[in-house]
Amino acid sequence: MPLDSRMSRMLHVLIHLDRHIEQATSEQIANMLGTNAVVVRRMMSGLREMGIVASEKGHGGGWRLTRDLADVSLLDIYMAIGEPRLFNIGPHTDNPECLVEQAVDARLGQSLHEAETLLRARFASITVADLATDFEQRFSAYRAKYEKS
Amino acid sequence: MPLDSRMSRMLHVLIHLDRHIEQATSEQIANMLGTNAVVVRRMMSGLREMGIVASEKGHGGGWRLTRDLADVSLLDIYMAIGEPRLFNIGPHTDNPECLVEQAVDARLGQSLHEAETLLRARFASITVADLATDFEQRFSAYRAKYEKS
DNA sequence: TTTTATGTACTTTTAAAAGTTACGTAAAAC
DNA sequence: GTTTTACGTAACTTTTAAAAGTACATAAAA
Repeated sequence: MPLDSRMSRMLHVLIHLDRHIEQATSEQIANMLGTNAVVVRRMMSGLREMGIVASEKGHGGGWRLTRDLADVSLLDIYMAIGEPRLFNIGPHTDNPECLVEQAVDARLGQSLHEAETLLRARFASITVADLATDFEQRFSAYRAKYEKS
Repeated sequence: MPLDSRMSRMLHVLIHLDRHIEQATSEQIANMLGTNAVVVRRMMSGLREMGIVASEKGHGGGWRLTRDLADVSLLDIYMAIGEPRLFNIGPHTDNPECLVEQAVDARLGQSLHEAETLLRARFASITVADLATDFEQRFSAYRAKYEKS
């Protein structure tokens, strides 16, 4: 699948909190994303632990940003969702007894590691603020096109 | 998951056909792998289409190698299983209407492409013969250790 | 003390992979 | 030529791991 749907959703929420609503409840965010409030809380808790957002209970509660999006990288988001495996193939950590796999892993492990290092570096170099700007431009372009017709 | 279990199974079969039995029926291979003959036929058909193995029907039929394992690369095996996605993240080809994803993809696409190119090159550089040799060494080492105790 | 929110353990759904059954085709044995 | 042994493949079922959803506890403000 996708750009990992959790990652994509988190980006939506962060951009939205930054540009449009300042603070929102899990319920509101869930409606926006077309999902469930518990799903939102679950995915946001990773961001909270990293100090990117804060949540408050009770009346007037909800989620808000606690850090400038220029200081949040895609790598942060990736870590917030629990650093899921980047690759579909690769060493089977729980099957070390298979000698064929051991032989393959020995040859491939280094390459996979290099590829992962490359990707993490790229993640780190992209801030959510960059993406928000990019998004806004696309959105303007889209509206301009839509309104013209 | 794993090194993709299909890939791992195929390697087992190829090494086995090369070193131990020359020819085997789907049923025999299935027993060896602890699976079902239909599953074996399904996965071997990819190799057959690439000219790496041939199958014969009727009495005395079964599967045999038609190419030297020194001429079969891991990339061939990867292609034989249908080139499953290498990455868990990445452009969602069927969701191009999402502007946030478009923004992320625009920034990440090149990096993912580079990482994929790197991995395919490594796959291409590893032959199944290399792996078979490596496997044999591990197997000897394992037996030596096991028989000593 | 009632209402509105989050927090989280537990259950359900769901989508992908694996496995199975059933039946067709081909080739060798008898 | 008919019986047996295999592969070929479509259709179906099972497994299983991730995601979503439910229920209820906790916390804070009205």
